[in-house]
Amino acid sequence: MRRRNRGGRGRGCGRRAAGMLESALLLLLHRDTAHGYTLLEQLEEFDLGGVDPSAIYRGLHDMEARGWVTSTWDEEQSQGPPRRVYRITALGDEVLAAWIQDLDETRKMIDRLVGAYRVHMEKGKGEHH
Amino acid sequence: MRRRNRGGRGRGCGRRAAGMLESALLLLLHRDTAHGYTLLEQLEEFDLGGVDPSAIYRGLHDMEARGWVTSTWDEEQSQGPPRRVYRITALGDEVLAAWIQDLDETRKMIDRLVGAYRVHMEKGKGEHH
DNA sequence: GTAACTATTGACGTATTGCATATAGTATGA
DNA sequence: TCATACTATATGCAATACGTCAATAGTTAC
Repeated sequence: MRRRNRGGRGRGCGRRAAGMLESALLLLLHRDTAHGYTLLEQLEEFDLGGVDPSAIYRGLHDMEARGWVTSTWDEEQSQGPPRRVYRITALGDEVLAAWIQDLDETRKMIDRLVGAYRVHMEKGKGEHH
Repeated sequence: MRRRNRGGRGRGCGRRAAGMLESALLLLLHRDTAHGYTLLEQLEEFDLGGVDPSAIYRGLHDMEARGWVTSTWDEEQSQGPPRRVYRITALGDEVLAAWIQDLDETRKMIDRLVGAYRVHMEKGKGEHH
């Protein structure tokens, strides 16, 4: 685990779409309870393996404050300091569904924009000025 | 022109995807030169009609500082104060292409996330705890 | 002149990151 | 036993990309 920084575009620039990270975290937690560190690795599935650990821990912490997830310290510890186990709540389920719907709308908007670009480039072949 | 704020989801929450607004502005300017106020209306095409005018003007201003567009004051004025005419630069063309590619990748990521959600919900029917 | 519309700009705030760094437990080999 | 590496969580600061509100100012119609 020492990669991160996909494009290296600057600071607050790893941004993809609103709610991507939290949606992914909620989805993974909907599948099963997990620790932050585990989630960090599972995020690879959604090409989010490059995000900074601090973003995950902060995201989980914030989501707990909002009541979307709950956490307890893990009883049996593995090789390292104690870990938090996160579990999604019923509210979290609802929020996840809403985020997914929102992301779907975002996808449609991107489709339209990218589509319009392709059509425009196809027609004018880049000629404009 | 007095609509804006489509979903009213809170404060800094109208966020969709990184670069959506600037990409849309660059695309519109790639098609033709335009004033900020005109762009404000043309953005409706991409469901971005709800964004605040200040966001558009700020975006244009920032893009000019980065050399993606240039502006001059319009000679003949219409009904209102003098207007800036924005024109995309060669650098802006390149940046637009890069943004579009980036948005396309974001779209793929959303697809994977939403797809995984649907598959998961279909399989487990919501049962998890 | 006053209201409505056109057009741009500024100040302030918020959300979501990246980056660096701090902390601490655990395991391994020199 | 000491250094090193890996596991695991957390905090502070900076930067980006907006949202929100309000100010300014010209032009047209009543």
